[in-house]
Amino acid sequence: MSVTPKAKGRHHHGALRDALLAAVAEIVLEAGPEAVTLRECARRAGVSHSAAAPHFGDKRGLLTAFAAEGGRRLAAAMEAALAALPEAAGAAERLAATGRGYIAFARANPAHFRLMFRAELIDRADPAWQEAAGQPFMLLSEAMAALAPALDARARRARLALAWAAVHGFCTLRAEGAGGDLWKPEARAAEVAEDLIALIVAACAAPASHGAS
Amino acid sequence: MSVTPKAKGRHHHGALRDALLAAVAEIVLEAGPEAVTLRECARRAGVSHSAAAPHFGDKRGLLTAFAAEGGRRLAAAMEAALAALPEAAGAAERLAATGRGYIAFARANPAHFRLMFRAELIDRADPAWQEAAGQPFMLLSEAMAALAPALDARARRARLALAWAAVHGFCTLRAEGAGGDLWKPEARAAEVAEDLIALIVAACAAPASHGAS
DNA sequence: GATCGAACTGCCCATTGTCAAGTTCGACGT
DNA sequence: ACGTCGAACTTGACAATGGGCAGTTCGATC
Repeated sequence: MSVTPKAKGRHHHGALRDALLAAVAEIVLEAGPEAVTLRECARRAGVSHSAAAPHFGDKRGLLTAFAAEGGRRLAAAMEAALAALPEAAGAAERLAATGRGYIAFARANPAHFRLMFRAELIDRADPAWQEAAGQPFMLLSEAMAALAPALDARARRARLALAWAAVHGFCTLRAEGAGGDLWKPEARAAEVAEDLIALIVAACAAPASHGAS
Repeated sequence: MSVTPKAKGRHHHGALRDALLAAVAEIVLEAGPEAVTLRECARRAGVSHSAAAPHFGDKRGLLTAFAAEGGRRLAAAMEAALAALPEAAGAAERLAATGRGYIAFARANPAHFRLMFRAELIDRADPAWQEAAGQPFMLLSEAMAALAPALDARARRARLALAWAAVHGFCTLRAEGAGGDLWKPEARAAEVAEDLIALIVAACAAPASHGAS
């Protein structure tokens, strides 16, 4: 499935890297990120237990690569949502699009999403991960700057925090199964997501009002 | 350390339950929730490796009890923030207080906070956990209902989602070490938290504006 | 003094990560 | 076409760790 069209003999099956990453996703979905083991991944990929070493080094390397892939997909989802906008879309629409892309990514790649933010499992010194992990925030930051260019640093930080935290929190609660009946039927979840984004964008576009107690 | 001053003989040291829960908190802080093991907890509590069984049954029972304790503390923090308000506090102030309590809890009990939302580690069928986990949401829900009583069901869901997700996401990102420089110095984090809450309350108090694209 | 729960010791079994060889395959130079 | 080389993969083993289960011992309470 989705193996790059290369070899498929007993050895060198060519897509082991992708197969192992796919196995990680499976396991995360079934039993959570802490249940991922090198051996189980190898088992699901149909290879022997230490076949991952040439590709990822050790376990942390595998998880880090998986997280980096997640970062790339997240950025791609956000960019896709932006690209799907009409040319004339305003800054508010663009900020909303980043949020929709974020939510779409989390829904389409729950395993990546859940693993990406597990600090203990990832080697943050990995350059590939650092680059992948930095992109999404930059996209959000740019969209925000376009929407509210006149804000001072403090107000901008507050709005970045609101937009990011709200969307991220929504995805997290949903992925982790919390949230009770708030977004129980799937259709309702989409509705809530849309309204949530509208509220965020409206709040971010509003003029600064310090001390709005 | 921090054992309630009771017995200290070889057996029945009287506060084993609390000592084990404290050990869980320590381990979570040092190495993350997945590093918690029954044996290590027992080690830190100064008891033998299977001393936890009479109190918690198995590992899942220990983690579930820990999560339930977290739920209780979270509700207590929110209630404390509400109680600290002046009598004349309005609905907006009360909603803000629940958010402050939530954030204060996450900051004061990072270990509990990180473990509470790890679905795979917890036995959701446990009645004690169910009760403890339900309280915080009820407090938020009440505060929201008082602030915006005239909203229809959909608009109320959106605002609940915004308030909860934003505060929760903020705490999550902070606890997990994400967020780059947004809330790097501690003083700045408090500033961002305060502004964030102000934005949330303002957005929740605003009149419904469907389709605010 | 008997009883019951709490806690201890010892043990078994399963699992895992990692290393150290072998083995096979594809590629490359001649 | 053929030999060689290196990387991908395999098998096997090792040490560590962890969870859980007896059976036992201790201490308090009745």
